[in-house]
Formats: sequence, structure tokens, C-alpha cells
Amino acid sequence: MVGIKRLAEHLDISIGTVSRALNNRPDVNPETRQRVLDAAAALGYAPNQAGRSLRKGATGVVGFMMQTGSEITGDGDTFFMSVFDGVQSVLIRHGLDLVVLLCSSREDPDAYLRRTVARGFADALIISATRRKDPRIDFLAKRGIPFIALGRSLSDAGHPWYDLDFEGFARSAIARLTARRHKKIALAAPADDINLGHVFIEAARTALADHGLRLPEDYLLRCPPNEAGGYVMAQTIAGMEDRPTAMILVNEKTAIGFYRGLGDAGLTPGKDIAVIGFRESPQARFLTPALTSYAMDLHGLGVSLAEALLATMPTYEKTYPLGVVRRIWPHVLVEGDSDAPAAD
Amino acid sequence: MVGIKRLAEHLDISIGTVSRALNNRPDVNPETRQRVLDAAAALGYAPNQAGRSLRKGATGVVGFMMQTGSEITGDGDTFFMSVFDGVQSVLIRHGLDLVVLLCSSREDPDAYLRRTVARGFADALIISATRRKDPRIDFLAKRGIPFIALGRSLSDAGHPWYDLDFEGFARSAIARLTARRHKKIALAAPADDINLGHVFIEAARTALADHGLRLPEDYLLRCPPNEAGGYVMAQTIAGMEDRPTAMILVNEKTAIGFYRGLGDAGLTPGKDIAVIGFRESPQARFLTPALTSYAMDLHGLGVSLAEALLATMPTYEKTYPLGVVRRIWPHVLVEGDSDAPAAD
DNA sequence: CGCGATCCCGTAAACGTTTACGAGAGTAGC
DNA sequence: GCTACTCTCGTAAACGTTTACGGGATCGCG
Repeated sequence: MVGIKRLAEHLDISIGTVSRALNNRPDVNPETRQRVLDAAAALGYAPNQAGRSLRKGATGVVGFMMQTGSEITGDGDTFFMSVFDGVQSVLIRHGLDLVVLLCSSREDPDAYLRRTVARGFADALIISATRRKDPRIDFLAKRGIPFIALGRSLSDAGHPWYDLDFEGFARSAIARLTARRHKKIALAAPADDINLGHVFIEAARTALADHGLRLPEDYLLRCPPNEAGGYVMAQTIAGMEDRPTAMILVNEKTAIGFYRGLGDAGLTPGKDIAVIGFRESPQARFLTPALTSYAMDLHGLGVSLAEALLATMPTYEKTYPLGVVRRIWPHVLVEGDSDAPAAD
Repeated sequence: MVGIKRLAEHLDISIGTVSRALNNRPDVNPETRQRVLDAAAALGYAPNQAGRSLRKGATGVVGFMMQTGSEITGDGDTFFMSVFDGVQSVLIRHGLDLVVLLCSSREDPDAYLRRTVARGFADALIISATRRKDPRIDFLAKRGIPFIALGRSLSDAGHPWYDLDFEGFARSAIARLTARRHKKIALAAPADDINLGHVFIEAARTALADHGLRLPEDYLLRCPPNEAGGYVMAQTIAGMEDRPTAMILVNEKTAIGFYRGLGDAGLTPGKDIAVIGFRESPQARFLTPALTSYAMDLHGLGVSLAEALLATMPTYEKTYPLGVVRRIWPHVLVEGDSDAPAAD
């Protein structure tokens, strides 16, 4: 490992000058700088990150915390990969790197966060799967660590966040179904403490009320946001004596199991039961009948997340004079054939 | 931020003793150690990672490099999440942390690796999506950085690796199909340079030969390993004048699009064309007819990967006296209804 | 010739740890 | 009372950077 010291004695100049040349500071002779740059390339010099961050007090990395095996992100999907890609495209322009911090399903997210913050891993963080009340938010705010949340929370530290448009989804889906004469509309939302379930359900309740409808207790189904969850939910629906005629799913993966479960129960999705899913996805795209769902620009979401995060960091706040961003990310309807009008 | 210095002057002892107490070294009075531990907890002391790794020359993190948006891992799926979970369960026992290093689709994997190695991010690495010849292997070996590859490669640096059993898959699937009187068997493999495609195709060729069959040129289909790839492949198959009666897919996600594509072309999977997929997955599990495929213990694979990696690190090699592990990870057949006998 | 300004560059401190070394105190053995 | 040893702890160097500070050239100008 060739360090700045070896580089300096090889060029027979001081390490100070070498450092200045490499970090192109003004007070160094252009010719010397070139010599240093050439030698650095020739010897394969790479600055030691530990030394650098010890001195500067910053690491140059941004962490994206997510949970493995949790209900919400457990199966992993194209969602986060696309967002990562967007985040990274912004960070790389500033010499920052993105690393993904995986919190195992067996570990407490709050403890995990404290641990990784204590290690001084990242200069800034993106947290996802925000809970109704999320101690991570208070913790990060108190420690003064720049962060942004993907997902709203009741915990409010004046921090920036982006979230998906669950209200718009609920309104649109319900308007669409009622326009097609559906009156018995059921919802499927994840059962855990992740905030999005609450937001969606509340929005759906008021949207239903706007159309003179209400949500019976047994029409609010809690199911794990994956294929198996959709399957057992279909069984439940099929066995109900006052069966709903339409179903709204907040997670696209439940749709896959739901279709199969309906089929196994002798029901046809889109005919016996109208279905609308939240997020358009490669998997759901190939369902038959095509799932009516909502598509969004995830790469763009990643870009916006990164920019809003940088806006809260002293070093970059002039580059991104955005203030504290708290915004709902839009989506567009993708019409399918899964939400036909109600019979009768 | 309270460092070791503040802790020391608060206790009125030297920083050396504090450090020794915290790293529980032998030569410190038990009573003093307890005082230090208590004070550390009270003041919320957390060791500065930069300082520590600068001194020790190690960071205590293991990186898992994967590509976003690439064909092989682009859509992300349950595969890697499960592996991550297994890896982490081992690392955490040794105070090591796992971070995921995302290489964007727009960046060269080799350049990305060099960059992150140069940054001194991780003490050891796990690389995935190995190519036929993979410069990353030579690079890591030359730099003497402990690493393990998930996937074989022609590049051989005497390094450890694990890989899935593509040969066993090919043999089993072909034996199963020929036993059901299929003679016109086609393959679908990814088109990129990832090594698994080559391994699988070669294995399939010899397995076919063992049964007196051969692989016509147009029965070897290259398709992106995702839903859309499966769809267009179905169109291609449907339009062939000498249509195969069976299809083997190395990627489960292609099965989803393939089913839909066949349906749109008026063909029924499992009836007009037998289908066998490689990896059993939540998505494929809910296809109709159920996809015959192969399941494997991904968490266990992660555990084994981590142990084999640690076995190559000087610090841990006595704990895991495994030598250089190069092993094929087993799977088991999950019988479905998608590979019915050939008509006539 | 003197003086200030400018341009480069060397010196050294600092970031927060870990650890080799040695020193002081106590203890035991003779 | 001397030596040898153990136990505990303080001292200081080292890890690889960055950067404030100052100093020697060089130059311009009066």
C-alpha cells in the first residue's frame, strides 16, 4: 500500500505539497501538481479513507438503511433497486458513495441504527419503512445527523421526507370502483406497524365516506405484503358470506397470490371480484387479467431523495437550496382489465 | 461527541488505561475496568471508527458487491435478501458488519471495485454475478484482499467460491423431461457474460447427449432473466415451425412472462409446452400450473459464504479451519404440474 | 537598494485510537 | 535489605491524512 508519504519521498517533495496537489488547492505550482498526479497514477496511489475521515471528520458515504426479512421489504423487489440507482446517480457527482445497511429481521431497527451511527459509518442516512412512531427519527435529529425518511411518520423532528401517494391512490381507486357501481369494497393492508398502512386506511375511509360508503370491520383485511399473504386472503374472501365485489391491495405482490387464491376457490379476478393494486410492477404486469395499478418513477424518487438529503447537509446546502423537503411522490394510473364493473 | 480523551479526564486516568479497559486487555485492574465501563455507558461513549481503523489497519466491515439494473440482479429479488441475512448472522458474531455495495448499471464493475477497494471500505469482499472471465478476481487476489465469489469463473486465483448447481439442474431437468418422452427440448439462458449461462448450457448439452439428443441452434434461446424476457421468448417459441415440446428456464422470473406469453399465443403451459424452471420462488410458486422447479436454502448459503470467507482471513482462520472452499450448493426438486408428458 | 507583495512549499500539529515500553508499587524469596 | 517478579498504569509513538502557519524565493516598483 503506497501512501502519501512514499509518494512524497519518491518525488522528493513534502507530503504537504503532495496533499495539496492531490486535493487541487490553489497554492501549488501547476507543474508540480502534474508531476504529483502522474506519480500518483504510476504508483497506484489511493488515499487512505481512515486517515482522511479521521482528519476531516467525515466519511463521504451515505447509508440507506433497510430491513431484510421484515414484512414490508422482506422479499426485496425492484422497488428499492430502482431507488438506489437514482440516489447513487446524484451522490456520485459529489464524490459520495452509497452503501446499503441491512438490518436483519432478528435485530431491533432502533438498536441497529444506534450501532451503525456510533460506528461513524456514514455522514448521512436514508431510512425507510418508517413506523407510525419511529424512534429513529428522534434519535437522528437529536444527534444532528443529516437524514431523510422514505415514508411519513407521526414522529416529527422537522426532518425532510418523501412518501408515496397513498391518499391519492385510495381516492382514485375508490372513485374508479364506485363509478363502476361497486359498493362492497374491501381493503388489504399490511398488519405491521409501518406507517403506510395507517395512512392508506384512513385515506380510504374518508374516500369511501365521500361516496356514501363505509368500511365494515371484516372488509379491512390485514395481510403480509407478499404472495402467500394474498393467497390466504383470497381464501378468506371466498369464504365470506357477504363477499365484497371489489378489492384494493396496497402491495403488488399480494396480487399474485390473490389471483391464484381466487382461482383455486373457483372465482375469477376481474369478473367475480374487481381488483386494483397499488404499485405497477414487472410481476403484476404479467398477471391475467392485467392488474389495474399505479406506476411511478422510482429512479426519479431516488434522485429527489438524494437531493433533498444533500440540501440538509451544510456542505451541499448551497448547491441544493431546497430547504426541508416534505413531499408526496406522484404516480399515474395504469389501466388494466382487473376492475370490471360490478355485476347487476 | 465524547471520545476516549474526555472519558479519560472524566475518570482522571490515562487514555491508555481507558483503551485497555474497553478492549478488555489483561493488564488492567478489574475494578478500574468496571469504572471505565460504567462511565462509558453513562457518557454514551462510542469509539471513533476512523481512528480505530486507522490504527488497526482494518475496518471491521465486509462488503457484498452487487449490480443494480444489470440483467442478472437488476430487478432484485428474494434471492439476495435471503443470502444477506445468512451472511450477516455469521458476521455479527465476530463484530463484523455487512454492507451492500451497489454498482450502478451505468458503471463498470471492475472500475467500481477498484474504487471501493482503494477507499479501504471493507476488510473483505463477497462478489456476485461472476463473469466468464472476471478481472475482479485477479485484482482482488493480486491485492491480497480476502474475498469469496458467489459464482464460478474461468478466472482462477485459487480463491474460494460457492455456486449453484447448474449441472445438477440441467441433468435432473433433462432426465425428467426425457423420461416423459420429450425429445424436443429448448433452453432459455441469459445473454450476458455472466458465467452461469455458459455453465448451464454446457451441462445441458452433455446431458442431452447422454440421452441421445442434441441441441439445435434455434432451441438455445437467449433472453433477459426477467418477466419481459420470458414474454417475448414465448412469442418466439410460438412462432417456430418446429416448436419444442419442452422448455427449461434458468431464471424463475422468465417463467412469469413465459406463461403469459404462451397464453396470449393460444398455448397452454404444461399442456402444449412442458416447462421446468430453476429456482423455486414466491412468484413462481403461484403460477398456474405450478412450476416444476428447484428449491435451495439461501439463508444457509449465506452462512456458508460468510464462513468460507472468514476462513481465508488471517484473524479468523483458526476459528474456521476450512481452507479454500469451492463448493456447489445443493437444491431439491419441487414437483409441479408444468412438465406433463409429451403428447404422443 | 529596499520594501511589500506574490507564489510555492516545508513544518508540524491535529484527528482518535491502539499498543509497545517502561516505571512505580507491592510481594515474595533468600 | 537485596533481587526478582507481578500487577497496574502512564507515556508516547504510530496509523495516513489535511491544513494553519510561516518562511524563503522571486518579482515589481519606487
